[in-house]
Amino acid sequence: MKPTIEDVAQLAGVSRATASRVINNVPGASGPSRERVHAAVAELGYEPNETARALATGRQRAIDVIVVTTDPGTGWLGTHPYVSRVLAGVMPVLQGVNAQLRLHAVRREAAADELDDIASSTTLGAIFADITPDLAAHFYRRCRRTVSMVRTDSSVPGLEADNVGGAYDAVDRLHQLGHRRIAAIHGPALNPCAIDRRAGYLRATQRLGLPDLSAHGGFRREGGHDAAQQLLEQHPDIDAFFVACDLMAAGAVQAITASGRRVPDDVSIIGFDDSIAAVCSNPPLTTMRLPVEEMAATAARLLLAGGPVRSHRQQFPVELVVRESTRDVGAGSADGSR
Amino acid sequence: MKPTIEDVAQLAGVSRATASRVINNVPGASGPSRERVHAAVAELGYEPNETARALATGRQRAIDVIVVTTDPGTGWLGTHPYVSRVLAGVMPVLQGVNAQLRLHAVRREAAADELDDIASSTTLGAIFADITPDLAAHFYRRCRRTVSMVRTDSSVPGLEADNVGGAYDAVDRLHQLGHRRIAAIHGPALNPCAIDRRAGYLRATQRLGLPDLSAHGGFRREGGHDAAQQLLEQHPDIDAFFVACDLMAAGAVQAITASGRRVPDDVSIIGFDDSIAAVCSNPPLTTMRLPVEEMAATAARLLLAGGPVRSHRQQFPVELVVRESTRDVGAGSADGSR
DNA sequence: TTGAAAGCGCTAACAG
DNA sequence: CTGTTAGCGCTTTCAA
Repeated sequence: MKPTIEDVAQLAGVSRATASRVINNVPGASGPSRERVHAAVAELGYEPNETARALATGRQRAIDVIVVTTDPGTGWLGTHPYVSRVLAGVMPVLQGVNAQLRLHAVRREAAADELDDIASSTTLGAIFADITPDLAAHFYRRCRRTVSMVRTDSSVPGLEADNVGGAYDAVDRLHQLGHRRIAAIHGPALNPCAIDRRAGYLRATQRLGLPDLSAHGGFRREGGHDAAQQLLEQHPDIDAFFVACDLMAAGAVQAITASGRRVPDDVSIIGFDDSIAAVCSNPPLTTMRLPVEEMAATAARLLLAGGPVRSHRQQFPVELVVRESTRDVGAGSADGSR
Repeated sequence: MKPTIEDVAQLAGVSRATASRVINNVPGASGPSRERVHAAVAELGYEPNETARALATGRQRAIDVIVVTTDPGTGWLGTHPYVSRVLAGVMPVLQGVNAQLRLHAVRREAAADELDDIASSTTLGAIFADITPDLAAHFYRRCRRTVSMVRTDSSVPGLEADNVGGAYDAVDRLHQLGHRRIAAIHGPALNPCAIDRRAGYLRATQRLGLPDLSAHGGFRREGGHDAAQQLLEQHPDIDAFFVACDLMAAGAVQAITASGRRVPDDVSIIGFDDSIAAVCSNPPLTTMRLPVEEMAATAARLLLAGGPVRSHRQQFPVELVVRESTRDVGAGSADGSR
């Protein structure tokens, strides 16, 4: 049916070996041969069989994107914009380089086994979209072509966003705008990103002499809603929120509005991520942009380059994106007021 | 390194063929042999090499999820919740059945070629998350293990949501709530889903004797925002919106709010999809639920079952989810008012 | 520079 | 029921 390399070789009047050499563009075949093979390839419309190639080389041209789902099922995947963004970041760099993207949603309970399976199916490498440090280290021990997009054990190559700095900046900005009762809604207690953003908030409040008004959400809209509601009841004088993810922030806005307060007139709010949720909220959220697509694209390029990722570490900046959920209440300059 | 089937066979004292039979659970090996092989597998921790298996059988245990990106780049992917939902639907049915999920974002410009590549890498089958009828038919001609999640040429097996009915019901509901100036924001003119939802709106307005107040968005938040703004300027007396997707609806809510109107007090709005965008909006959106996860899971199961999908067609209902963006302005019963 | 030949690990006829 | 024997399509030593 489909032409094989044998067909190409025959048509070109060379051996399979030579055909293979020119097709893979490796030295050891030359001038006339190359031309003839190329001609044959074109004439036959030959496409190498990737499976056979993978069997022979022991390596599949695919990148594994791994997300460990802590929730039961994979509900997380369908609702949180984060995963889409890493896919959107990886996808374009795979265009035209003949590589595929495999997605793995690994259940927390069976994570070790499932990760072993993935590690043993040698590919171009794996990108951890979300994972715990222990699992990342576990995987890395079996497969060195790995890049994590969240903070992990220092042994694992990683691209990290400046979560601490971003959170600090958010609070600092809120402070500059004149807010003094700045509450925070943090993410899951064990999530590395959540931990870092919380650390940033804490550092900022301490340095600025602000009270610590914290609650936990869980990186879900409902969590943000409930936490905001509760904080507002306990501390009715809150005048601003720092929320560790836009999804939660969207929920928080709803709770704030429902409490009879207006955003940003009565309370300002800064989210984190700059995901689609930020822009779907009403008003659109001022937020700290996590460059997920850029990070994912970088990770993919790293793996594509081949070779074990020599303990690569890179930090990505987290920057403020001003929209309409913040307002200057002090004497200073205007900022995204409506 | 890793044990092969040969190792298993040797340890079990049988031939490779027999080992293969019991491992693949096919008849033609029996009693004692089976036990010995199973024991050997367990002792060695043997895992079949999927690549070798794929080469031998000519079929990879993977499901291809294909989305044709009409936009330049793959920006769509990162912002629209739809793709996440189909992934979230497919993923769980692949758990424990030793199958992988490959994601393909095919650029419209090079679609035919890229689709040919995918079709020729024989897998368990392909799911069209989003595609145009012509491309679907093109692909189907080369690979019959295919299911589309959007309306296509009638030759291609498909799972379709009742977009027409859903849109009709949305308008009808708005009408029941007492609204008489019901505007619509439609999706891309060439998108099958958008076309159907538009048809449903048109049918409803005609049957109910309502004016046609339509604008087009593009299934993006910005599109919804701009269209709503424009409609409101042209027809200041609009009292309700039917918006063909939640993302656009979120944008519309922002525009409505910005125009000084309140949702739902001054204008009601019903979205479409029931995606994360509906619930991130403020107020949360009443919407027509598209059962994307269920559809995707069904598609995956169909492909997993093997064999060419014999012109399977199935329609999924689209149902109203009441939240807080609609309000009864007539004498009737209450509905999601705040 | 080239070709012959030996696999990669597994499945599937076919013959016993 | 079982083992032998060919491949699947490609890469890659190893000689020539």
